[in-house]
Amino acid sequence: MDPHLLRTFVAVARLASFSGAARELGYTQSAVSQHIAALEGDLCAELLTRRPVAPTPAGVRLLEHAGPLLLRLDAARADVLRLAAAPPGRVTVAVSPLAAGPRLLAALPATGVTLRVLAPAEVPAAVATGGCDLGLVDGLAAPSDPLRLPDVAPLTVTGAGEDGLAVLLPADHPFARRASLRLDDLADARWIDAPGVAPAPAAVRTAPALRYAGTDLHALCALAAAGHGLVLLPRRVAGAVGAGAAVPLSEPRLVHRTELLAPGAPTPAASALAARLTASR
Amino acid sequence: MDPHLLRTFVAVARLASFSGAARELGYTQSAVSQHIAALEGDLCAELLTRRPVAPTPAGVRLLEHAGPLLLRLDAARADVLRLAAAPPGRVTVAVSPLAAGPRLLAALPATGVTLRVLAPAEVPAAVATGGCDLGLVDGLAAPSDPLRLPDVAPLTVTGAGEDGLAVLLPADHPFARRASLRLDDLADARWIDAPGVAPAPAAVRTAPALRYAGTDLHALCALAAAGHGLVLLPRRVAGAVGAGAAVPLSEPRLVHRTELLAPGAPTPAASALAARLTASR
DNA sequence: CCCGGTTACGCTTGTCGTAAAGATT
DNA sequence: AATCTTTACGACAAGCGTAACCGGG
Repeated sequence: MDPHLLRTFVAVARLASFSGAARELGYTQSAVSQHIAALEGDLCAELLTRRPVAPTPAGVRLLEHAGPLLLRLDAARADVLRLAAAPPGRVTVAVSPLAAGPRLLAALPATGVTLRVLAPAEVPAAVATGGCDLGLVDGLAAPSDPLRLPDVAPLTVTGAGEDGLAVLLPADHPFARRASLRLDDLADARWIDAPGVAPAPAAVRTAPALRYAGTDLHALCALAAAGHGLVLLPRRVAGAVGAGAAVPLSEPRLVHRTELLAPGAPTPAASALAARLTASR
Repeated sequence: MDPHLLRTFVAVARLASFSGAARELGYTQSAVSQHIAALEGDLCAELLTRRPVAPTPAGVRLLEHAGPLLLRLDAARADVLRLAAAPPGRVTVAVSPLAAGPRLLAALPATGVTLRVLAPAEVPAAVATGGCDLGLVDGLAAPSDPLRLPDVAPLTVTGAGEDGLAVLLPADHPFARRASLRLDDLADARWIDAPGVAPAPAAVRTAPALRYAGTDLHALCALAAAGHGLVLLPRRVAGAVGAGAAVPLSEPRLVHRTELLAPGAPTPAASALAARLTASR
């Protein structure tokens, strides 16, 4: 189970082609074929059907493992390299769209910081693998509970803010004038699934009316205000949206929480910024 | 970052000896030396000091990554192999000491099951790496929240029971006759840290009076009753203990929860048993 | 001087690429 | 027939072991 073999395996599965994976990885088709054969021999199982190229059940299982595995591997290498690398003055911070609240943004120093907006699910990986020096993620959690993040690497997680939740409704929605809502009230409603922007409780993800793949908050709010579906937002954000109506969510007791992520061995510049950000909350 | 190199690295670090690791892994000292040299060259950093052999800061960082990484690797291999392996009728279940409640034990079939008692932290790994076909873990969580388990592999987690918490005190403890306790009341108390048996909230782990490394519940209760420190237990268990006094914990709102763990591809016998166990709750 | 880690060197093994063959649409 | 995977084979590099070397207690 050499990581190289795993890497070619996921490439082949993703591209559904041996030759495509070979091109992407800089191998010959022959080498890719040998990689897959080696894996299959090692695991005593067919991992891919050929023609068409698709993962078998065993291959699907392996794929589920391979992603996190390769991620952790990159994270480990990046983490150790970060210790040795000469620390540059610049810091790049991975932020999910809703994680950058006004207080946090105000605490940023005038220079030397680069912000990279990513989907929440990508932020931990970006920090772990060294693409970014710090991360700000947001998500749903029980009050004063830390966020449940995939543990791609031993990251330092620090709470950086909590807010209530509100549902963003079109202005003419029957519930638009309610003082508060329970999630049960909206059991039959259609939600917009926007994994790149807004958090969604498990119960909501069942049958999204619309899927928005971007990371633009305003676009999402416009969609919601136009009646394409409901969106769950932190109250402060929902209240500031011009269009539509924001109604606080009373049940279940969930909060919108944002966390600061730092790698195990942050650069001096990164830990200075982290201290500044946590002090400002 | 070949896993083989990582494996030798953790062995060398654990044994604090190149030659020792060589013996353990079936290599020559020379090969081990080359492994470490290769890793250090790859990561551009000294990982170990020689004479005495001890990890450098960079080595410590790598060690933190290496464990979970190698675990996941084993888990992946085991998970795929499980699909191919002929499913034997026997099922072995990893259980943490407090996870096996009477209802669950009653639901076990008469034959074909092996129970293996492990520390809670070891159960997910045992299931993931294929040592066991199912797992029952217990731990602390907010009410109706799933347990926070290390994600060594994509395991199926099913709730299998919740109970309140109680503190086990010596019978002559000043609080022994109270109807309920808050954790704050016990801020200055000394606790027994028993990671192999009883869960402990983060706040408690600060300065344990005693550390109990075994997995024997009765031994732990005897220690607590004898005044060596306090222990947190599920109420049903604490109430059934002969010695000492069990006082329910009212704050914070935590519960003792047990979860059933199944690998991504359980054997037929394992999933049959899992169905039986979940039906019985 | 001994114990233990490093370095040198030869051998085996594995891995990749070229090229031919086989299979599928 | 064209495209894509597999197989055969030769070249090269990597990895391990033996053995000599070196540095600290």
